[in-house]
Amino acid sequence: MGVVRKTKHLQQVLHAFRQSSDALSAGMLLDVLDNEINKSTVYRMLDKLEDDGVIHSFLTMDQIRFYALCKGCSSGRHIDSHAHFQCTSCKRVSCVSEEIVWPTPGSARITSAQVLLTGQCESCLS
Amino acid sequence: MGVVRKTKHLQQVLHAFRQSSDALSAGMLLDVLDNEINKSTVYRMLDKLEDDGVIHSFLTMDQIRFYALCKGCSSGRHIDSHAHFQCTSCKRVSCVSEEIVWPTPGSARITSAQVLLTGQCESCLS
DNA sequence: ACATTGTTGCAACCAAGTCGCATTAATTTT
DNA sequence: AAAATTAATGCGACTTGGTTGCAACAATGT
Repeated sequence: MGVVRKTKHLQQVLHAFRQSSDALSAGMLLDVLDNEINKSTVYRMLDKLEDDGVIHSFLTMDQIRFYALCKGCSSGRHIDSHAHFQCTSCKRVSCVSEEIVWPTPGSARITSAQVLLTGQCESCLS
Repeated sequence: MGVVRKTKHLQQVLHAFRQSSDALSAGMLLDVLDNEINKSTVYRMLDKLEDDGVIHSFLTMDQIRFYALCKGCSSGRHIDSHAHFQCTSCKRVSCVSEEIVWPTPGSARITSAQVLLTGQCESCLS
């Protein structure tokens, strides 16, 4: 814990996220990086980036964790008030821009919320 | 495929769901059944029950699939218009009764939707 | 240059979930 | 009621996304 170093690998990962309009899984990231970075390293970087509030993560129905750049999250608070959508055909995952209002169950203290929509995207439908 | 037989095991599983006010994972189910039923069998039954629209499933942040009795789903259409909530302390998962309205991204055809809230439940807060 | 400390790669590991196949148990047919 | 049919079960091996311990390495501070 402590200083975050500006390593080449970190830059590569951040670049991959900025390049992609979709959310990425660890596996996809390993693919686009052509396995130049070790699996454990990728997972560790993703963990740290999420802790730092740079990216947020969520799970798709086939229980794979996807990551996307955050817009309004901060360290320790990951309420992303938008939904995620995965196409069952092309498997691509994107963020849905519209805001969502969700309920607060009883007197629980909500620290994270996520919405996942599944279906077929426009281009896979046609 | 074909006739669904009324086996003792199926009854046990359904009973477990009716007993529990929370959603259950395959692992929890194996525990409450004290491993009287084989792991594969439990998974296969859960699959079938979900196909038949008896239960629905969703994933928690620690990527474990949970199952709960359906209220308004039918075979092939699993849009459960309610959220699920998991307590980070006691790990219990429950259904939130309030209805949710979510957006439709572009012209995609949504076939399933799920909302997951994470935080601390009332009893773990005190 | 040297010490310090964060980062990486490797390989072994873990756990949820799946699969093939032989066996067993419901149901149907005779 | 016994035989035939077919669904359900158990078992073990396997897959896979993700984790961990540890030694080697690289970035930063003095």
